[in-house]
Amino acid sequence: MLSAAARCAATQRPRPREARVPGSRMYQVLENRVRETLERFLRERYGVSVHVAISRPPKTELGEMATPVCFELARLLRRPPRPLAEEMASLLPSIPGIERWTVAGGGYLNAYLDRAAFFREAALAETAAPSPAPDAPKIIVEHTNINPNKAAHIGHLRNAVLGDTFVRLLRHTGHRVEVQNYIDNTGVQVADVVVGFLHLEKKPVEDVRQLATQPKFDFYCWDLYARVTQFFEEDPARIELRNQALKAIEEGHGTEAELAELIATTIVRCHLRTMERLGVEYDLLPRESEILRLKFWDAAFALLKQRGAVVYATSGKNAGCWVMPLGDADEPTAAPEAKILVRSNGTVTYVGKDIAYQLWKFGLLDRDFAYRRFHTHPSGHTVWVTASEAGEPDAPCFGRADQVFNVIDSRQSYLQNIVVAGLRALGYSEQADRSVHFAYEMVALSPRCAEELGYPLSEEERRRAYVEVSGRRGTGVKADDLLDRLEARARAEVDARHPDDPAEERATRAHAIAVSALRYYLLKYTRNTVVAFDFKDALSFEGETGPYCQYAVVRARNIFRKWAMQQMETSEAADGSLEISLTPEQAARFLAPPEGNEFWELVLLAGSLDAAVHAAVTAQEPAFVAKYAFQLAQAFNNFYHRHHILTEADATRQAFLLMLTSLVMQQLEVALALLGIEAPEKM
RNA sequence: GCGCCCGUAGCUCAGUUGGAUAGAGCGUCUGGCUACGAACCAGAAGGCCGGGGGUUCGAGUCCCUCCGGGCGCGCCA
Repeated sequence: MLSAAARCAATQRPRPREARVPGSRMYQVLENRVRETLERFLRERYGVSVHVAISRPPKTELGEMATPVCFELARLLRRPPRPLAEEMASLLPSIPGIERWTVAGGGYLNAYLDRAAFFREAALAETAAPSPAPDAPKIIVEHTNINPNKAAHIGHLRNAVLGDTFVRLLRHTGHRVEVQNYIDNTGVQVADVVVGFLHLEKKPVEDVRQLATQPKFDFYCWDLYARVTQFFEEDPARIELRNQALKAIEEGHGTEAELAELIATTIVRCHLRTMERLGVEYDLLPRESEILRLKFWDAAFALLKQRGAVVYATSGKNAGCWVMPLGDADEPTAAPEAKILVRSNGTVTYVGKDIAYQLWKFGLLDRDFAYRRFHTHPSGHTVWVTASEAGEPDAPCFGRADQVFNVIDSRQSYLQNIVVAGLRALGYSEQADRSVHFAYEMVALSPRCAEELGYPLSEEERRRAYVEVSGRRGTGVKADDLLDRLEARARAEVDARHPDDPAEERATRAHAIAVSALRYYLLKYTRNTVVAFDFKDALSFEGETGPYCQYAVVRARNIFRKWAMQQMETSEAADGSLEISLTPEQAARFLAPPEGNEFWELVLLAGSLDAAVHAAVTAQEPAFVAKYAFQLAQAFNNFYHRHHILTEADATRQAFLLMLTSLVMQQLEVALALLGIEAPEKM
């Protein structure tokens, strides 16, 4: 049997492979095929090497793919674009899936797809994600990272939902992903709550231990943390209590350390429970306490000194500190900037520890954690936690990634840049290039929402688009409170529609609806948009929302349920075989223009999920998939109103409509699953 | 002062590496439930894409500049 280290070493690969698209034969695959063919053709016939951009024409009458490449070609070859396009259209080799080429406008080259073939292949396409090889390059996604000293709020939810959705997208496209949720269990924020229990509430450890068994310990600490902030403000000398606590916690001794461990671990469990409500799961919880105990920083520090990436400042404002010089070395006139990694009192800054952690993620630090089982998610998946000793022998191999995504809000981009600069200064430029700050803007409150919550606003704040929240002041919307409100609202809607269904089922559906409303709300904004949280928008189930998308799936399912019942009653066979039969020629007839354009547009959209996913992964923008899901749901709802399937007299036409519905339903279910949304059977 | 981000319909936001007539939701107004569930659909009104220059066949998108707003820039995390 191999040792853990040897097993890990065996899975190391020098380079990651290109991102793959799952085994669908849909739009994205066709587009790639067309691009490659055109680029090869241009090279061979005209001797030019250009990137061929492919877009969608404004109307289906103009085809499904268009390229303006002839405009660029015109300049290179000094020939007018339109005749060039005509020449290309007549000379291009045939491409499977493409029926014909035309020239449009001043020189657009447009492709028309083989509609029936596309429909057939989309309907047959594999929707399950391919599972990556166990030795495939690994991507680490770090997200959530909530300080374990208070309840999670909506800002944390945006982080977790973005991270979790990106993980789903990566796994769907065949990547091996490890999800880490970093726990800063020895930091200032935990120390503050320790001070609160010891010096403000003057509670003995046993009392806190008792409190920690209560269900909403994280809510209790939320309030206590705000009170501690005030406690410090009343008498600044009390900051010394924090410093004492921090020191004891870092060194791991005394009542403070015992309390810190109790508080942090209890609250981490609260956070896991909150995130589980949203379907978010993790692989590993790396903790700062182990980074300290196992002296990761010492190892990183040795490397930094050895490579000359840090220097000891003997004079100036940083005298006595170890600093990392920043700025352009080729620009000697630039002001010498430096980031302090080791303070003059010998303690390490946050950035320093983060550099060590980032090095470990890439397997560049000559040490590793021990690991223990911490928790089992409802799916059965195990969450591991780091340990400094006595790890469990069957722990998986963590770390050693080929690429790392850190999901952290954009206010921390300066520090993230320093971490990357650290890697670069050590000579790990490839790993620096593969360190991605997956940044997103904060969640603030709309002024109306802040006032609803009872926070006093100044005249100036009232006029703003949004106001920031502060965990330190105890302002903000707690994740569990919001989820409770969403579930109650969804439950009221479900109860009104299905009063006779079992209560347990109604609760399950209300939960699914609440989750979809929340996740969609947090995902529909692109990452660099500040979300001005508002209850009216977040609690809405109409328009561009998660429940709207779910509703389209529920409608499709209802059709199939009722159709199956009809078949059972009327069919002489009644053997349970509910095959829909349709020949390719029949499908082609229903899809043919102009009457078939309406159906074809729906087929094309349903078959474009892979393109939406590809774009989302490439741009690192989960919102693209949210937009896609909504568009598909919208297109289906329109179709649903125009064509009544169950009363369709023409059996062939009904078969076609059913197949189309099936295709849309399947694609929409996959799209929603990627967003972490499940459609209930009824709603 | 320096760095990053934003400015698109009344409001909230989309707009792939520059491509054809700038889109959606909400709100407003109008119409549609004895048809697969109206958490829905259809229609209308609503835009000098912050201003001004530039790059080119073509700019909401790229460059410069100005205006307005946000967030960072600590021997905190």
